Amino acid sequence: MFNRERDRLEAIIRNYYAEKGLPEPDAIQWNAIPFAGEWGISTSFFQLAALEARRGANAPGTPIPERAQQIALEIADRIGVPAGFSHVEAVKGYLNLYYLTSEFTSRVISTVLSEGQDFGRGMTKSERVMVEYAQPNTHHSFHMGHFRNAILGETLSRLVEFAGFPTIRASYPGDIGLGVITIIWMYQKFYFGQEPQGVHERGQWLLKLYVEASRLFEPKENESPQEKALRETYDAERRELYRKWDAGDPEVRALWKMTREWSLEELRVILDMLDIHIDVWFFESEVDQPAKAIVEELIQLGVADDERPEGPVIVRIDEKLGLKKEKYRTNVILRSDGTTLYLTKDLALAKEKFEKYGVDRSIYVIDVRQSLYMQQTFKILELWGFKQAEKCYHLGYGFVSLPEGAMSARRGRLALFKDVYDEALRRVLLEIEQKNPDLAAEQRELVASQVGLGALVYAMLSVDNNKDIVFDIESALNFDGRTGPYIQNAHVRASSIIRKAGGLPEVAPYEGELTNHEIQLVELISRFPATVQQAANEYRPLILASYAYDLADAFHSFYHAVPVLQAETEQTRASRLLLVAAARQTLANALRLLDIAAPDVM
RNA sequence: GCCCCUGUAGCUCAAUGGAUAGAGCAGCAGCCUUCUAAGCUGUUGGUUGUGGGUUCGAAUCCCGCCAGGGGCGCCA
Repeated sequence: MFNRERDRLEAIIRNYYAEKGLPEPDAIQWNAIPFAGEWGISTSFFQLAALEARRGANAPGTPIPERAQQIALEIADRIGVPAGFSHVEAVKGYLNLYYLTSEFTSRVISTVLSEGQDFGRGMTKSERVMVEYAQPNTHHSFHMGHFRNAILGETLSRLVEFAGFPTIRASYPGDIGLGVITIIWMYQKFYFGQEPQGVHERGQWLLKLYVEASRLFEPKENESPQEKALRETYDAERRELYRKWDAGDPEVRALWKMTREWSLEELRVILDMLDIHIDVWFFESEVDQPAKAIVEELIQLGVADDERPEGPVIVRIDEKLGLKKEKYRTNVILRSDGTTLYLTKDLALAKEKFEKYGVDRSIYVIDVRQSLYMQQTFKILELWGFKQAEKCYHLGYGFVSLPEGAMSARRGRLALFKDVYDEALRRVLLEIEQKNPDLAAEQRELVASQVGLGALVYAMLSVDNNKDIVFDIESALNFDGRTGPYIQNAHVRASSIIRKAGGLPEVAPYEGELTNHEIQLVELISRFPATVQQAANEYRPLILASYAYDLADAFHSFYHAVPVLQAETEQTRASRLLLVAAARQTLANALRLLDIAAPDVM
């Protein structure tokens, strides 16, 4: 936020380097002074000293830390105390410049309050980004693994968008495949005409059919010849159904469409609950035909080898790339019966994204287990001559399992999002009953939903992308400490103070000596814009999630230690009220990017 | 066999190659007639899996080893 001061300092430092004939580094690295309650910027001279020593210049034989300290001292002397700073010191090879806190605080607060919801937003950029996430299979129910994916994709989208990039949100449900066909077969054979009432009930019922069907297709131990024959008959029926679907049989397609819609309806309802609004819906079934055309092209180009009818169509990726060691291996892009695969469809989808939607960068938020497939897809695109292949990025994330082990629909070991959500709601309502019994009845449901979701969302975002999550409902629905509700509560407390104050005073210079709590709070607020950029650049919502917690932590400490409404003087009261308003705004902006609601009461 | 990820406090996790490795939970001791106690304050807890290397400086980068997880041609 304070680039002006920085630029001026850098000019002085560079002048000094030039004068002394010191090697000039590409960039001067500034960091925050890492001491609690101190606010300012810092840089060090170890690299410079090391560079100098390597060239054998100036003071030969001086240990690097000592030489760094010499330089720091000389520069401190040269700089003096620039405008806007209270004091400057050279310590252990570091140059520390401390802000005049009241002046900087005034600037931070007026910036936040005038920019409001846009505080922290990056300059608009021209590069258009598409984020693909929310790819659950239809005919299944939305579970906590899908939830992590949806939240990660959504927060990433919000971050990238807020950082200044035009952003398109894309969903890609897997609406066809043998699993889907299996459920339709089950429905047609044993449950034809049935239909449970209720959006979630219907979705979960299809999952039940899948579990039942899986049992029918699993060979039993000591299977009798009759049982085996029956199983094989069923399997033949199922394959025939898939063939019919592929051929466009109207009856099969109608059945498929109806059940598919049941799933999609539930998906839309859940995404709506999560405040996720997808711009573009792609379906696997829709890229099926274009994918086949690409396969033909790849065969013509000699990229793919057609081994039909004995085998499938494959791409020997390493060989085509001229690699000696196996890395991307070989993959099948068309079955011997001419039907497409998951990877094949992704080739067609990539083309559509870039050409139809004009995106410049394409991010895939997909489970890390599909890493190899993603790399293979990108490499085949490259071999095909698709230049934008290098603009495709797979954001992998660790999968969600349960304390009992991996989730498995067939074993009925599944944490369905709707069930977890209902439980969250129940627990938050109990909590409200206990902690805020005065909360108006008509507000309770809404607040409970916001807080429950806040807890669940934060549980997903407080772990880095590449780490697995063992989803334990007890710890996810803990509302104390490093959690969503803790951050929401800071926002609630800030709102409460402003409400009781009956409005905000005019923005004016900050009055009074700042306490350490105030300094720490305002320092964190000032860091928000840079934190947004970093999180967006690194595709890591965790960075913002950690920041939001730190900000809430600083606010809670401030809240406890520093009186606002009861401040000693009217001016101090006014200044602190504005600080509270700035903190509240920054908390709200951070929570919004994290897809967590910022309630005024809880 | 090859490739990828992970290993930090009892547990769950942080830490752009930089100053004293930090939080939460759990444990212990306090704080509600003061702006919401979903909170605050204090405190216990570490050979960063292990052995080398690079560097002025390594949890972080490189190599070996150990342990756990994942992925490797017609599932998605």
